[in-house]
Amino acid sequence: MARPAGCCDTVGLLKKGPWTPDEDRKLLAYIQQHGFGNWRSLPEKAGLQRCGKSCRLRWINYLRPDLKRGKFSLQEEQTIIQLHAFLGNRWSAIAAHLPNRTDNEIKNYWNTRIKKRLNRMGIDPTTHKPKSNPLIGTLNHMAQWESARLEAEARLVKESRKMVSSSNPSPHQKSSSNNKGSEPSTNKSECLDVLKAWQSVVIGMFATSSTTNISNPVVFGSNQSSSGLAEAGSITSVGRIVEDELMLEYDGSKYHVPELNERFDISTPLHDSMYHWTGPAMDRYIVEGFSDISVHDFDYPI
DNA sequence: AAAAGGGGCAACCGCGGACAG
DNA sequence: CCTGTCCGCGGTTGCCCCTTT
Repeated sequence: MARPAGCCDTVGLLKKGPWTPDEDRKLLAYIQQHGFGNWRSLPEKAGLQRCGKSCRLRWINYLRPDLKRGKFSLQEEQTIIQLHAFLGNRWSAIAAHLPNRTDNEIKNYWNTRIKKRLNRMGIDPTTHKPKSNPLIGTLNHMAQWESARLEAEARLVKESRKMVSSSNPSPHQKSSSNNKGSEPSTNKSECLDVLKAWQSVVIGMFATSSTTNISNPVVFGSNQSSSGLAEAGSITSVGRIVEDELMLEYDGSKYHVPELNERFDISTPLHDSMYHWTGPAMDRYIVEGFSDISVHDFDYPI
């Protein structure tokens, strides 16, 4: 189908290029007063000689009041690197894990800084594999599984941001028609905590085979005793269940990771690379509520 | 001090998905 | 099912500023 002339194709009528402070004021004032229901019609209503797309971009990447500007912290940088290892160039999914940062900002930061730095370190920024590091390959299955979790989590965050404060109980339905102008959720979900902890585990494992300095130690052990705790980075301890329950300790707090206990028999050491699927039947979903992510999308040894 | 080169970042472009009629 | 429209995403461009020569 031939694409109709978009709003940005009306050459000559609409302004392009950098935004002026006056334009910013107009857009900001309009959105603060009316929200942003329809980007296409917004410019006219706001008195702007811009296309809706340009307005949307300006709002999302620059004017949004919840944006955090300035330098990326070391923590944020680490998060970007590890998420990119799982998600690739899916900047919006990565941005969902970095509150108050835009996908554009992250993309720029990656392309202009991190990518170059990784190259200098002898790490392929696409595959994230050091020139010779067999360990990373053994983590592939875990990375795939975690990738699914991250993707689902990104979607969850995205959905939650879209949700209007209505009584509609279904967070997974298409929400584009009823979410305009809503503020992003500031509630930190429990699954985000677990995710955070789990991310640190993965980073910790990577750290054993590189010189990366990990600032957040992660320890494993049982929920009944701390005797079995071992620092992440000791590859033989990763995945070893001392009792019958796997716990993650992160920033002084312990987290249950039911997914791991339920889905995998990880009683064997990580370096054996044996993850046994003990989860539900193949037609069930890995992540409850995310019907498009299913077990058979992944290639775990059974 | 001036020119050249490079880096950083905002903005644009084109495509594809989703949805309504 | 087809068409038209809107939105969001990832890739790319181009400008501005800083550093180097």
